[in-house]
Amino acid sequence: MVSDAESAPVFAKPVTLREVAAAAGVSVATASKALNGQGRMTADTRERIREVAQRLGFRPNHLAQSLLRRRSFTVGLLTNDTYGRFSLPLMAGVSDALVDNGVSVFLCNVEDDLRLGQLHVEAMLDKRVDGIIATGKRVDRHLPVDLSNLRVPVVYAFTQPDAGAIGLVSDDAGGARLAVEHFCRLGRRRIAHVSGPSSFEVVNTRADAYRAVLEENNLAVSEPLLGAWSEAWGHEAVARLFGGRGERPDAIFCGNDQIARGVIDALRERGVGVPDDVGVIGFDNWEIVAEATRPPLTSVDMNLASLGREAGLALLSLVGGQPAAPGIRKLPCRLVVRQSCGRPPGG
Amino acid sequence: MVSDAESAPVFAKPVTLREVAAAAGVSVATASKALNGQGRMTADTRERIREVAQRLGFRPNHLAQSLLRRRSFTVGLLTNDTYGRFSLPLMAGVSDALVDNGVSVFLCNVEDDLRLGQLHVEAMLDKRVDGIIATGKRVDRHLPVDLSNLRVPVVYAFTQPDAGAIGLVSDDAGGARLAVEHFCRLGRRRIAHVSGPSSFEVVNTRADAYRAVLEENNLAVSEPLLGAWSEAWGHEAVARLFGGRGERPDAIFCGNDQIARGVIDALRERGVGVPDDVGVIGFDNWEIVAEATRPPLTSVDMNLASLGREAGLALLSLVGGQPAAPGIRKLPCRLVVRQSCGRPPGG
DNA sequence: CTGAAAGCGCTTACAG
DNA sequence: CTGAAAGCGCTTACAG
Repeated sequence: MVSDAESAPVFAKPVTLREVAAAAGVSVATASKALNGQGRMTADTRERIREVAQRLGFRPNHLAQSLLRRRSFTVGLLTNDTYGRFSLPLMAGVSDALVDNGVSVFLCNVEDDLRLGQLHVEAMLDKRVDGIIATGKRVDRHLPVDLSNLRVPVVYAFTQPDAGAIGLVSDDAGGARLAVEHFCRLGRRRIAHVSGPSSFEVVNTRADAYRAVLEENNLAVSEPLLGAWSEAWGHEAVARLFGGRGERPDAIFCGNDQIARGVIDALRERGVGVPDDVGVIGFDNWEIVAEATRPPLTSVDMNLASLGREAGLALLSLVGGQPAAPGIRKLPCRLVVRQSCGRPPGG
Repeated sequence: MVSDAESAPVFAKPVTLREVAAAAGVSVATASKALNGQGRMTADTRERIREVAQRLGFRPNHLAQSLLRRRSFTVGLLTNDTYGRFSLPLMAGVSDALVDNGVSVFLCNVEDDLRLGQLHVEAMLDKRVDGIIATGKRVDRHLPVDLSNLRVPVVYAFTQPDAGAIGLVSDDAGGARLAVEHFCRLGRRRIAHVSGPSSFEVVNTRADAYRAVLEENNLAVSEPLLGAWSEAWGHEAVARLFGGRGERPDAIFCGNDQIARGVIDALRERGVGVPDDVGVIGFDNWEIVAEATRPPLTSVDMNLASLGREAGLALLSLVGGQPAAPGIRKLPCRLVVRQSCGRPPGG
């Protein structure tokens, strides 16, 4: 006999239904039915079997059940967002929605590697996932994997869907409207827009919404300033907006929080007061940034966790055989008001 | 007959080994052996069966295989770090190491909710995971789940392990040494340390290493300034260090990158040059912060992706029945040099 | 009211 | 060299 300390730990084998049945003095069939509330038997027998199962710590083997049911109660979650700023809240949302429905989630990090992507997809299919959720770091790019003609349903969230598939994205135009309309309500009249590169679809979507709101409010539209998604570009944009002789904005709607952070820092360095002289609103509501700016940043939140939840539920209903209209579903954003945008005139 | 556009898509049933066998005119047993390279048969038969399998797109059902093998080639990854700054790279590392070994990873977000934690653990056990990796956002806190006496091996990474279990963490003392020794080599002589709250174990570990290196180099030790993990605290610490009449530091080692960011901004606002007058080094190497500071921040990287890889491999070897010494294993950090720390005297 | 049988999709001794 | 049989752990018609 080996001493406990020296040997590798030995893990107890799970107890099987057969053992429960034997201990209760019934057949496996009866034991199964008792535990699943199926079939007819005396309340007494059923109760006795349940007690035995409980006492032995019986837990049904899902592998066996899945084999019978032809459903594994498992889905795969593909992402190429290692950095995780966007996909982590989304993944958490997916996972929460699914675990409540008894479904587990396989995490598949595909980076931008085609080979790795195929590898993961095949592994998932071999494990008989009920469906797949694809997510990424960019709404207008397709993951580097082919998910068409799979044997299981696929839902896309925050990444470009295949033709004929279901995709969930945030309503970027609506989000931009939220920000610009908020400025209008606060009485700001010269609202500028500083955003990322025009190669991003969202940049154009948000810029169009920005223009539309200004026109609806009979305000002058100044051409959006487009650059990088960085603090440095925020600084530079402020230099352009405040460096010349032209009229200066009293509000700046930024394409993301990093740009907004750069803008706020640059304004302070110039002695321009935020929010008194200039209001600033960002996009993404990345808390770590939004709460560190001085003053804290008002920002548009894309509700990514809800997006994830919805994606999870949509997949579940597809798995359940419910028909669902293909196409892109846009979910609303919300404005998280902090101190960088100012209070209403009378407030 | 319903039109394709209207009906829910129908997903093809996977082809089974039985169908392959029938198509090849052999028994399932022979088909199985042919595909697995087991048994003895003419190279010809084997090849023919393989071709048929290939042509039909046969992929073995892992649920069935797992049932037989008593191994699901699946592990669970528990985390309570929804924000993901630390756990996401770690999770990516785990996932990479395991997928290379044909093992898939269940993502389990347990937040700080005990009920949710138990729920996930039970779901994983029911799905017959081969093992569990627990990870968190804080090295000195235990996840809110009881993982002792499970039927499967558990490895802890970047979170507090149970007694007798295996835990992987970064070598924080070593990481701090890397930073402070780097300053020493650069000829800095008055090195300050600004860090987070002393309720975090790492704060004390790093502070002790800081003191030790200074003593080894016969430099004056100034008492570490402890506060919050925030930019605001970085600002305040600079006010304390540079506001009085005392001797001013020529280098500041910060407990994280956000503090370092605050420190650098505050120094600039005071007209103190970084790195010429004062060198600054952060901790975490959180790229989004480290690359946005002006100048870009030199920082200690905890190599979390490697930590994840190691955790994955450690779990695999436990699953394989290899004995492994319990206890905490510390993995080295590395210093990522950017421009905030200065060049060597002669450089 | 309860149990024997068949089967989910595969693998692995064991015969022939 | 190939196949029939038993079995992984469970469920579900079907008898009795």
